[in-house]
Amino acid sequence: MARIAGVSTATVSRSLSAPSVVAQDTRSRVESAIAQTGYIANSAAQMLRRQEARTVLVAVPDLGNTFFSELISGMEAVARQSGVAVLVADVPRDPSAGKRLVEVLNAGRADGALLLHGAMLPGKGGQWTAVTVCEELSRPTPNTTHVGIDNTAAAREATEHLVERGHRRIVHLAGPANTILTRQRKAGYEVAMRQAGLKATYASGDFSTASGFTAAKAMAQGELPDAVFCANDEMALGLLNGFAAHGVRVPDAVSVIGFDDIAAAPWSHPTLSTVHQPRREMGSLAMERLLSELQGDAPAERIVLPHRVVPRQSVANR
Amino acid sequence: MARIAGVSTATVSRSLSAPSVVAQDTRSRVESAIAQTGYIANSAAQMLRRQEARTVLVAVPDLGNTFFSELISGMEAVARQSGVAVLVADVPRDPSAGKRLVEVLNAGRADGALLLHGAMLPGKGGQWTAVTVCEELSRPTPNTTHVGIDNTAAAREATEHLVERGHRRIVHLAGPANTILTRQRKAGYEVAMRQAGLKATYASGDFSTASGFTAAKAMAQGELPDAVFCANDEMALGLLNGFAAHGVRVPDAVSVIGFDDIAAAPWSHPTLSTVHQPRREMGSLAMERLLSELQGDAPAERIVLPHRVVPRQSVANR
DNA sequence: ACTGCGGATGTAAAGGATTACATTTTCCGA
DNA sequence: TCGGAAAATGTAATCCTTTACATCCGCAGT
Repeated sequence: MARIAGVSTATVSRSLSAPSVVAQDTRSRVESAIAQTGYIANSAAQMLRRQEARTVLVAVPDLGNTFFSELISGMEAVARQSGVAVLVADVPRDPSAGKRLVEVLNAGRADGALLLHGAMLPGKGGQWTAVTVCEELSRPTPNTTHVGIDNTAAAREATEHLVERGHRRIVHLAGPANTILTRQRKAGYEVAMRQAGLKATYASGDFSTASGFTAAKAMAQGELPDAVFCANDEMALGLLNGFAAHGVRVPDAVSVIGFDDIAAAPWSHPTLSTVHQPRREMGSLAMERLLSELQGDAPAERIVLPHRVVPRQSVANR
Repeated sequence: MARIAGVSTATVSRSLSAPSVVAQDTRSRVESAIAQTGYIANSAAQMLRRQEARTVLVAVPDLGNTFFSELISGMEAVARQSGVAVLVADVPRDPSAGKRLVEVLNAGRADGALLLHGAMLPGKGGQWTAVTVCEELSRPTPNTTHVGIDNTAAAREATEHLVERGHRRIVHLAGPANTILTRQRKAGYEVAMRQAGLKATYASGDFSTASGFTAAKAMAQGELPDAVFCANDEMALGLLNGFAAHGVRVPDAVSVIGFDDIAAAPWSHPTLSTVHQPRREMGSLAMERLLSELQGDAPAERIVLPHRVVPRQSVANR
């Protein structure tokens, strides 16, 4: 390659990474040699020499949850623009998972991580940089940046939305117990209920469509509440279908509001009222922050993005 | 690290990669030094020296489509067991995408690729190994392994399922024009219709829930067919909701059958009849094949896995 | 004409793990 | 006790880029 262009490997390297220091005609000779041979620098050698991978690890608790895809796509867009690669790991919510992530970081395969996951921590040392997205770490860690919305406030507003429309017996279909999202959204719900002088009541799910469907069945067979606030949209859609399957009309008999505003929410029947999170922006912002922290600028920070209650058909006026 | 254990780096390397050639007590000294320091081999150096990345690239056309998540999870499970990392790239169906993949491969960042994508080809040379999954390459390439089901036969059976139950005016809600999946499923539908002496009729979608919803609206406002065969489940679910929104009862007024059997299919209302693909097995098998082809064994092959029509509530007897 | 400087390029030393080959140690049998 | 094979370990080259430093060239200033 260098021989074809008649220059040293150093010059090839320079014409790729700092074209301005190479003389015009030398550079063009190098360029044509590259075009001719299809040369691409070996990334292992680059990583080794530079001591950085120019790669970011994105840890997702569940790739199957459509909420994440747009987040990831926002991340990728930013990364690509900065010439940084993205390593996506589907990391189930189990304890051994954190260890695997740490290994990836310590092996130098990635320079930092984006965690869509409150469960696993940077371990003890935490020498590398991580940014948490949506779901903060369970123990607050002051020197880790977080990007997300105010889940508690959003949950409160969703509940208030129901209260304002005349609903009284409002059930919260909560998420799995081990995540902080569940706690925050539950807390917001409780605040709103207390303020309205209403009694908090719970059903439990695991963020899956199936668990929403099942919850609907239980409610349809017992006493129906006025409304249900679901901790995420997948469950809300399951609930909608479950109610339909048991002849319970939404929103006539019961109102439903979700959380996330996933792509399918406007296309359900009835269309799903929910809380919108700016997914794409969260993704791109989180990546931008991580990249600048890796560069050394930017101190750790807690970034709160705006959310918004989106009224659709699944909530009625009583 | 090597100094703490009092041995050379060569011995450390050997006790990790070939423990049997290292003496018992030396090995245990090395092991305790590793435990003490938390040493993890630098992967860039390993890649460089070994001339392989022990990494596989998985190219997905759309991470948002839940059909892929279980596939990927099957792939990851196999890869992890073999100590191979997985690089997931969300590669939209655009022409420039292929180039980026080739770069990753040529830079030595990955040894081979799993393509869930018929669109982009291994380029001209094709010196590295790729396995296509579900969606075969548009131009048949004899020396590339493919893992998938027989889409044409499956589509034919889905259509026959409708015919057998007395439906006559059966519309096919097709996928986007540029993918081979669309062509194959359309072809299967056509065969079944021709054999039954029925006239093929089409609606067009793009695999998204939204396009299914929209299609339902159009049908509800025109003349309703007896049944609709959707090219995938996301559209079928959108169609179900769209019909519900327009007061069209499924399956009483019109039957619907989908394709893929995604996780949400059993939890819709009515529950969705569809064609099941063994996603997890497809993923793990594809990964196994790719890995053994990378090892040099295993010739290229076309592997067809069994599919199965799953009758649920969305198809009625007429 | 010589010094000095800036611009362009080459030289060679990292970077960390692997592995062929060399060396040392161990152990057995004669 | 010694030779020699086998076992264990060390030495050093290698993988490919990057980059500090050395070199070389031409040109301007004195």
